[in-house]
Amino acid sequence: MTPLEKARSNPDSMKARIFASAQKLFAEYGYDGTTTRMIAKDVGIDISTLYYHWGEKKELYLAVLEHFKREIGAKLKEIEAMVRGKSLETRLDVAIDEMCDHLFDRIDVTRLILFSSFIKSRDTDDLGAAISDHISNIAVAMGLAMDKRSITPEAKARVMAMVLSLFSFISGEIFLRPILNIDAPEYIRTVKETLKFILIPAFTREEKRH
Amino acid sequence: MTPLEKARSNPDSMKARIFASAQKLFAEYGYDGTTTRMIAKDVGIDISTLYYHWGEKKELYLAVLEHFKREIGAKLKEIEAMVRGKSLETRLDVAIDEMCDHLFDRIDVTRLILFSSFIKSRDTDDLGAAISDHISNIAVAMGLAMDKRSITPEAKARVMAMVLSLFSFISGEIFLRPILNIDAPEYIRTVKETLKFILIPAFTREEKRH
DNA sequence: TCGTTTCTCCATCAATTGATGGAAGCGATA
DNA sequence: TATCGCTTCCATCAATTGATGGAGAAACGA
Repeated sequence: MTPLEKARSNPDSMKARIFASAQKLFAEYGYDGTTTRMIAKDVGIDISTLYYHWGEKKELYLAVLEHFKREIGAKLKEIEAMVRGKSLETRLDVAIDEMCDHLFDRIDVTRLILFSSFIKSRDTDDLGAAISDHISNIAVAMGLAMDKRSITPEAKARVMAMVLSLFSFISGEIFLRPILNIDAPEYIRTVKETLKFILIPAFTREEKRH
Repeated sequence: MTPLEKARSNPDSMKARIFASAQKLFAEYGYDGTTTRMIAKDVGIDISTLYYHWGEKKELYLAVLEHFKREIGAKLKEIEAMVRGKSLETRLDVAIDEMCDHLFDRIDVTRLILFSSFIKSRDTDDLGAAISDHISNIAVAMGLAMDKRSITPEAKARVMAMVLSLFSFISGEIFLRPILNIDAPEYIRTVKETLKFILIPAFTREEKRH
């Protein structure tokens, strides 16, 4: 159990409350757009209390990224176990449903991850490595490659397209849902349906060719 | 000719040089992550000169968004004229090629648009309206709806999926290309191929059903 | 009750931020 | 040369930023 998990296991602990607010605000306003005073105010504490528990602002930020990385890794393993042996269409169907639900429960962090990946920074190098690894695993699981070490850029790019669509639909909910003019549950339903509409024909057609 | 276009028509003019640097830096570091001093230093001028030509920082930022909006509107009209009367598959093929080239010439601004859309702000309201309008037009052009006023959320969402994939592939180039381990021209080629792989089967299958 | 540890806040710091006023430079015209 | 308008820079401003030291609560065991 990591220190963070220990702190989060008691959601009333000050460290966990700070973590929750930081997660929300970083996602909403970005790293630079979020001040330690904003976080402290959101929790209802003094800024010094925040520094007492977390030290540097960057440390708090990296903790948010790290926690998401752990969760997503666990979720991917869970999905893989669920769909093992099923047809590709079923695997995609289940994976889309599961990942959507998982990420919609974490809209703010999902947005944060997408942004921190795309914005130049030295701190996101290992994030890139982790995501690269997940993409390779998914590519193998989908039969786009024989093993993890011989994956073509084309195959990786196709998995990327899936992940990007998913992340951007969820990250952009604030912006996109008003355009669609539907409520939140309906938005989730529509995103799932749309992703399946886009992705399943592409990948299953490819399968039938071989 | 807008004041900005007039200034940009002479790319050596101070106002245009400031605009170019601002565009680059805003895209790289975000609005809050970019300081007026960074922009001034990039141009090689004093900070006061920047304020003399552009006034508030926010005004400069909005000018960047506005300029992109005009360009993308013109590009969409151009594409529509190119593909009129062609089959849906051809229309998609051409549209993907053209939009990829257009946006890859403006990677930094593309990233900026994606981010400023997804981050909470009062200044991007009209951006949402413009994008909503473009999406409706594309939906009609693709035969997903009969006219602009009767478009289902499902149809809009499917067009959104296209746009999101495109924007995120281009916005994330810095992050994604190292994962694919290919050079820039090859990345462009791969993105085009991947988008066609994902999108064409989905939409042409739908067409054949009707 | 005392002492210790843990926690929280107030006051404050230096650095950086967006922004401005004013002086100096520049070329053109008379 | 003198004057004018346009442009640029230096010096500076108040506000905000991330961060810290120290004073006091609060909790707890001896």
